[in-house]
Amino acid sequence: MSREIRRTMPLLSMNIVMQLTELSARQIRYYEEHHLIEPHRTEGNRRMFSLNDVDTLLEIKDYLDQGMNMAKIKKLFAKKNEPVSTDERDLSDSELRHIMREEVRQAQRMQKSSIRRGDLSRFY
Amino acid sequence: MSREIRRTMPLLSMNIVMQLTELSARQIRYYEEHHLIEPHRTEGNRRMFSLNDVDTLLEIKDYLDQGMNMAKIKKLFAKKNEPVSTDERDLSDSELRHIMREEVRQAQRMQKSSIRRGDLSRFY
DNA sequence: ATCTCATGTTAGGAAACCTTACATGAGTGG
DNA sequence: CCACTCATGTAAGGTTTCCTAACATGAGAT
Repeated sequence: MSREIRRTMPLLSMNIVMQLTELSARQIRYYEEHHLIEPHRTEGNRRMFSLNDVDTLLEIKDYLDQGMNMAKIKKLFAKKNEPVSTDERDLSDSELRHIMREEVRQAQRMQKSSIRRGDLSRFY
Repeated sequence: MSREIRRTMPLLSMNIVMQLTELSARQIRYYEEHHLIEPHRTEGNRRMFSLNDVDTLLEIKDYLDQGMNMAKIKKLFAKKNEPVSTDERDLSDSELRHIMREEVRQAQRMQKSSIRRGDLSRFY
């Protein structure tokens, strides 16, 4: 629980998130527009990102590399954040299962980013 | 070793280092002047701090709270960074021993900073 | 009573970031 | 093949954050 506080602590500025993720500012802001991340703001309206945000961005990047579009990614994240249902049946339509399969199948191909997904654990 | 890379990675801007340490920008720059830290610089000359830097700053803060002055703190850090001598005798004058005793004695009193020294490990 | 040290404060300028708006190239569907 | 949409690039104009340099100051030591 206190671990969650750490990961959600807004420590990082645009600059270094761009470096860590190799995304452009434009991309990062676009993903925020689509509510995939919601970085903190300083008093002066500057975005401050948490390590969780960086993880999410790396995930988004992977999904886009796989040819997924915003709409699908949004759904995917929506599912993830759903409270765990005791009845599994009602959260998986065939499309979601397909996406999940894609994701698994792709797990080997990820060799491109400066920081591969999951590697962020190096930082905390 | 790769762990050392993490801790020395320049991730943090002035802003958040001020928050994490509860030091003023003036203080942080002053300590840099005295070569107690040497933050990275962006292309545009902005300071970027590592977690190690933050640790060091918290240490400095403690020492100053104890009434130590820059000169002493500098010596202390110099000793710390000295290669470990096989002959212990030549690194400890009575003054250093005194300082160390002070530090231990003080270990209970530290309750003030937003982040107590050592607690930074929460972040990586 | 003066000096030094650690820090505050102010000024002027540069870098980084903000939003908004328009441009564009790659796919997609009619 | 034409029009659309989507993800991203880019430019403009404005604000915030950070920079250095310089001077101010209060507390302790000499």
